[in-house]
Amino acid sequence: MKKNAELSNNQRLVMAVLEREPNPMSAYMILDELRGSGFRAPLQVYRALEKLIGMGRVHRLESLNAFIACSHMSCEKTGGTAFVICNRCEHVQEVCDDSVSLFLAELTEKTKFKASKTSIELHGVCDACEDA
Amino acid sequence: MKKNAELSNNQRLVMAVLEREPNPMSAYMILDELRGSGFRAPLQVYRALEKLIGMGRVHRLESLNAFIACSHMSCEKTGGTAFVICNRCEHVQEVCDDSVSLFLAELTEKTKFKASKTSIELHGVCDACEDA
DNA sequence: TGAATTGACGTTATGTTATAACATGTCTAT
DNA sequence: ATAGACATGTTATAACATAACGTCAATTCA
Repeated sequence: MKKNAELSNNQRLVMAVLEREPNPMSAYMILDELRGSGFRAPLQVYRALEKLIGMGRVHRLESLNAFIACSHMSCEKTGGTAFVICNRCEHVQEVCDDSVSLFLAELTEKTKFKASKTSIELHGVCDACEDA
Repeated sequence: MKKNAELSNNQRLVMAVLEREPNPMSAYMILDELRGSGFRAPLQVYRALEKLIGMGRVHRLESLNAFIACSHMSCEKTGGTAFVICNRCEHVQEVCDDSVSLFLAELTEKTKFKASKTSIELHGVCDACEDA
């Protein structure tokens, strides 16, 4: 999968919706946003998402069945990303540093495992919501 | 949620199915196993699962929409669990040691976050399948 | 004791998320 | 020009999950 290819029409539309919206969106929320642009079926969204995820421009949040634009200008360069998801405000912090890739490296070594995909997601309450 | 309560009838049936099956099962697979025992609707399964998860006796694998019996005699004592899931044989290793809880502790401190639920799931190929 | 609460259970219907299968169009390299 | 790759459009359906309602049995505590 190429990482920085030009986007197709549908891919561009889906990407634009995700970039406008700071919080995670379900595929069906994206679909509704794009009905005005001619989208009619879930597959149009899912197909675009699949490509965008492959390019590292969008992440899928497994615990929410939702999608969010990568906040790192495509963070695929590193070993992995952790998502810290506030249950109150829905805000997602994307953590993508050495501590994450080191942890994953240790874990795969310990378990003798070749990982091709990882998902680290924390749910709870963020600092801002806790204070409020 | 009590951790070691007696199980209700339905909870016991669902637990028994999960304990027989080493690999993750979807709620509907569990339902099908239990039709002979009088189960008729998904809610019967989901309600039992919810309690069992609360007790720490079952884990939900977010990336699979599936469920698996805890392999640690209820591992809720520790800070978190990582699941290492082979895409070939479907076998799941449950890792639940200090490295996991330390990683999570660092991460929540760094992000000033109060985590109430965590999900760490790796997909790839396990050692046995790699050799084969 | 008996009214109130709680929690498990059953059932129907519905909501939400995701993919299968098939047809068409469009670009590009040879 | 034609084969291949990829994007698209459409209909139907599969797979996962919960809402809303009602029933029942056990517990508690006034």
